[in-house]
Amino acid sequence: LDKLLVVGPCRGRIVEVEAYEPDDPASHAYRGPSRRNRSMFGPPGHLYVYFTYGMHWCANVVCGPVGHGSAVLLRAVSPVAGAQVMAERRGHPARAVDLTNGPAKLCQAFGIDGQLDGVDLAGRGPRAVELRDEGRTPFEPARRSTRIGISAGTEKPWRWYLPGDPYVSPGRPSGER
DNA sequence: CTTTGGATCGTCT
DNA sequence: GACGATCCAAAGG
Repeated sequence: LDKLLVVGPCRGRIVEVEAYEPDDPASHAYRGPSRRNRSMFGPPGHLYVYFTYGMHWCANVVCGPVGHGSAVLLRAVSPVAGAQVMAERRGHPARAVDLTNGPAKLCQAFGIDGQLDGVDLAGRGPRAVELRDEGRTPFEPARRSTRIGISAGTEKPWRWYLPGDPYVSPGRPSGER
């Protein structure tokens, strides 16, 4: 959270994330490794990109050691550079926030898809996806809540976000207003 | 602003 | 064969 995501010309500050653990019924890792989730069980600091609802890509940062299967879903980003490219890819939405205020939206805006599944976040080159620490201190401390869009593990308060940021996704966890 | 239903297909059962 | 770690447009208030 609050790190800079860099993919080609696109840069954005991560303003909302969710954690997923291997013993967590909401996690893709819950039933062990499979073809789809294999990069979740790979080395930390790499990307786990998955396809869902027949049309959307979502991106995670793998966090645990090899074989562990934990990751952090990137749910929203606040654009810092490359908004023009993002708008192009997103079909020029009426409101600026719709560029990147959701896990599938930010992937589309940043051009993240299955080709980037498993890439090293410390890597360089044309296929590089970078996570940078700007050494920034948030204006307000992060807040947490339950997670969005899941049907199991709904009680776990594993969603973190920067309160007040306009790019935090519109989906609402149960129990929060 | 909120609610509702459709889109669309890979994955695992 | 059922179901998504989602998004969008349309309709109603």
